[in-house]
Amino acid sequence: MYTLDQVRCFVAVAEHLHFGRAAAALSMTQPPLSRQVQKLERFVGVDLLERDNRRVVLTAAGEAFLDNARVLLAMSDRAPQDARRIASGQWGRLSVGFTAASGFGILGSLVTAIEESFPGIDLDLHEMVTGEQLENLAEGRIDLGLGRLDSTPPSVQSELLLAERLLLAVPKDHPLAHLERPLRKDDVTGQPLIMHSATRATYFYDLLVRHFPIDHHMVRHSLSQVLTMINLVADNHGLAFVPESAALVSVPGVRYLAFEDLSEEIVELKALWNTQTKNPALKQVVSLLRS
Amino acid sequence: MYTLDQVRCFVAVAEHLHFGRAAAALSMTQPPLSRQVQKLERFVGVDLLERDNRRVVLTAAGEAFLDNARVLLAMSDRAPQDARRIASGQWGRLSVGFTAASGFGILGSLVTAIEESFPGIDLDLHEMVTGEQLENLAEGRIDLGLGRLDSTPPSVQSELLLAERLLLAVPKDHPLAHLERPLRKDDVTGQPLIMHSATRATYFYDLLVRHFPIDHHMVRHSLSQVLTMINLVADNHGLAFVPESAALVSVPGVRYLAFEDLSEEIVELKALWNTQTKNPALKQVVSLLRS
DNA sequence: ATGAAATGATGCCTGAAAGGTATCGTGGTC
DNA sequence: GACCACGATACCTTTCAGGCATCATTTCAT
Repeated sequence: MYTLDQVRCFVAVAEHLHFGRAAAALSMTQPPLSRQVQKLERFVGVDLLERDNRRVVLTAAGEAFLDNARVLLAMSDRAPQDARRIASGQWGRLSVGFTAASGFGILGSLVTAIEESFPGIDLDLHEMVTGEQLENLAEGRIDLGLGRLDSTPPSVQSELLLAERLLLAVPKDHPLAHLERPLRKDDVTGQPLIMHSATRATYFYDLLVRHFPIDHHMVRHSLSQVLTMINLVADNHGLAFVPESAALVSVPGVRYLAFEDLSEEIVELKALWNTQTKNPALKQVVSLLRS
Repeated sequence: MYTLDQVRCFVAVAEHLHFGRAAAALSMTQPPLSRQVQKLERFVGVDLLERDNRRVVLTAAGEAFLDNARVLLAMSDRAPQDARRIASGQWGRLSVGFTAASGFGILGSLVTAIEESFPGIDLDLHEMVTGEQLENLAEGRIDLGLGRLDSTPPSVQSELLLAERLLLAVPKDHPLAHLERPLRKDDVTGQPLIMHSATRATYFYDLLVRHFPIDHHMVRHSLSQVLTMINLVADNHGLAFVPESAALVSVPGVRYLAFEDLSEEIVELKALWNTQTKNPALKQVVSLLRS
């Protein structure tokens, strides 16, 4: 078998058509260069160069070999570079799971930030609820999640990305949309609600029952997708609690109201990732998120 | 710098995910295999494999390197093979110069024969008169000529490909087309002729003046392309001498007549090549032509 | 819990091969 | 005809690849 060094020797000679100068270009002396080329030719079984004592020319086989040799050397340069870039996280693929709600606000700017900082990282975006994100993180199908949850399992690390207020989406003809005074928590008492699912949107469900006196009789629908909820509000099926960023979606017939007595930014969006993930791109992205 | 052997070692380990079995597959023992992989990793500057004492897995960088490594190895196999094939003449490019007249008959079957016998040889076909073929052979712009000439220069070797009769092309309304008896050489005496050029179609010109009593007053046109001559015959501008193979071209209004007293196959078509040409494909094609 | 097995890494030795210096052989040049 | 240019060869030294023996660590069975 032959070596890449032999190929480099041959290419140098083929380019200079002169052993002495090629040797100088390779920072070596002429005799070992001659031998390396001979050895390569012996392996190939064919003369690649025709040496006259006066001049060196490529044979037809040599021309063909030179073409392949150049590609070979280019690739032999590229392979370690690619590996280094991927190991450093400059290159790679990052699978991101995000909730539909996070898609309204932060997802776009996050994607932009990642693409600007790490143009070598390809993003795979998958919309899924937080519970699915945790499953997929555990099984390594996604590297990063953007979701809402209070406490993370031990295998998952998180970083608070965004905290926002909770708003109430009301149909524009609803009496609450025309109050003379600021809205208060207990105004929703007895109103028909389009609630978050207790199983599929646990975070919102828990958050709401913690802050509001919600009675099961008030719940008209139980959903997990914020956008669907807003559409139902527009069709006058009830009121819905939505994070502030969802208010960016203007749907005709829907108004978003803040609570006077709940101005804290209590709805959190976290970045989630598996502590054991080896994906080097994740490290880069996480350090970006932290800044 | 790293070697192809190191790459082979890495690929084997990456495929087996087991140093011992990979070593066996490479017909070597495990310790040097470990060291080769270590050396490769040291050059790349990045861990390609993650070795636990229990199992071996690829890192993200290792996966990327593996992809490139496979291409690298495939190319390292291919380069010498290509060179060998080209040196043996199985592969290559052959520039062929041919006269328009040879194109009527033998060129098609020749091209077919070459393509069947040597599917790796690409043919470049260039139409040119014999004189141009000799020039281009001398300067290496074509490797093979198909032309008509009596004596070859010393640097050119030739092989007789085809000998054929000389026919007379006549307009179908011409008296000679309706003779009760076979045509004889002296029937053309005094007829208007469309002659071959004395300078650009020397071979035909010399051949004709050797066999026929041709007077300059009879010459109406002086050309080098047989097809043009036949078209002029069709338009009743005179008679033309053409090789038998040109009769394969049926032009309305033209009939081809043989001479009773000139039945020898005196029009020759030769393959011509430069004795110094190094193109290995030529050797193969010449040996094909000889059989 | 403890010993056996599995597996990759290390230490050491030998032989092959790479690179260097000096020199040869052969054409072309003045 | 002496000289020069240039690739090939001879010989030496050093580097490195491969093999054997062994170590260290982890898992599994008893």
